[in-house]
Amino acid sequence: MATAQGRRGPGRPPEGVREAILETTLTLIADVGVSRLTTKEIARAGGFSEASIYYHFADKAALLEGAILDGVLAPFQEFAAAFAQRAPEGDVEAMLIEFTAALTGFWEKVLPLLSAMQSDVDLRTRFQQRVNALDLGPHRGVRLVAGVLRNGQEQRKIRADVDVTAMAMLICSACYLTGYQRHMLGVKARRRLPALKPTISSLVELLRI
Amino acid sequence: MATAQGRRGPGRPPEGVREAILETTLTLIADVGVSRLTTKEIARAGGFSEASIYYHFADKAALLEGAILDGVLAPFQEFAAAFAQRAPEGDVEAMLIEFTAALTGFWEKVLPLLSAMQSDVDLRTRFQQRVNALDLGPHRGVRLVAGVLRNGQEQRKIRADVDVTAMAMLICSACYLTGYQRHMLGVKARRRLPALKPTISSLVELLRI
DNA sequence: GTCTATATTGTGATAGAC
DNA sequence: GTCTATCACAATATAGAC
Repeated sequence: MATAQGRRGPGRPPEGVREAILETTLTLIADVGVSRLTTKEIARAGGFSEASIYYHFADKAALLEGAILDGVLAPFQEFAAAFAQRAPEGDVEAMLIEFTAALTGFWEKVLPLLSAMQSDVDLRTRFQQRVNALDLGPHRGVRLVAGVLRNGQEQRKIRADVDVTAMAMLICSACYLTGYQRHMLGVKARRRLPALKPTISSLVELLRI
Repeated sequence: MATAQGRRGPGRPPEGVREAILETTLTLIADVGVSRLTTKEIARAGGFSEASIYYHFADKAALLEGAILDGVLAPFQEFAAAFAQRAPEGDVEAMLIEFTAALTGFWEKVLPLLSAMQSDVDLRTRFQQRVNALDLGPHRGVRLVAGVLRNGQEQRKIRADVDVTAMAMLICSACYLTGYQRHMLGVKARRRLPALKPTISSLVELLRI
């Protein structure tokens, strides 16, 4: 029993409880919102005890911080780093379509968590400092997209007189708003915002030589 | 005493308590976050009793809904309606700069409240339905900005081949992301996103005939 | 319509056995 | 490292006087 691994549910073995706690926390925030994200409920849903939560995390704030940093920010950073490596080799528009889709998905996942962080002012402040210290934040996406566009300029595919930073800002913003709409108004809700892909394509069309 | 009006603070007269409750609620959400937005704290900060809250609002959810709809959405709608009236008469870029500044400020104000709405799944659902029923949402801004651009096309100031809806989407998105950064990472935080105004100007430059 | 006082439930966190 | 059991307190909401 103690050597089993990968099992799920109430019969989960004692190992990997920390990971299970993080995972359950992420799920519950999305499902019921932070105001019902109680330590009791996390423990019940994940099949471990409340006390285990307090063994692995100093308090509820540390749990939330762990969930957002380890569970969402870090994975996306890995993707972005890999993307930046291979970006110069691809077609500008195709690369932008790929990245914006990923960025939109990222926002959709992370926004409920960020909302949760804002539920308390201490939590918010702590998280702001952490994000600032790690140099995370929306500007990272802008920088990356600007790099893709600049590369397009060097390949004579994008007009040289274009302000790539401004365009990158617009592109990343659109991802954010799209992710926000999905998260806030529901994916099922009749989509009232212009779709992301044609929007990006329209802009790229303007930027082409 | 019963006839006094407009006074503030602990000595506030019995009238206008409903308004005072809404106002105090808005302030507290921004200041301490929704998780510390307790009925006790609202009552203490506003100088009225907890019971008065429950006299004017069915429950805490109704209070939040009232605060966001009456306190922020309605005022911005009024501004947007007035703006739409006079928009055709002005210069396209100037009009866009004005509107985007207002829209950014709106987002900055409303985002903490929207975060609060998401703290609970019932609240979130109820609010989604309400917003859908009133046809509110980010697409309204997009429609308005698209109108300004279309007007520019008719005046031969904006290229006729431009997809105005896509451009409006990009413009409104930038307002959102800017408002978000201010709200989430703090206004004081070294600004790492491109500033809004030059970004809009860069885009308009591309769209000009 | 507003108050004071209170009922009731749920929360975060801990103690101590194993 | 995980559990069961429990504490101390804070939360929403209501009762009833004025």
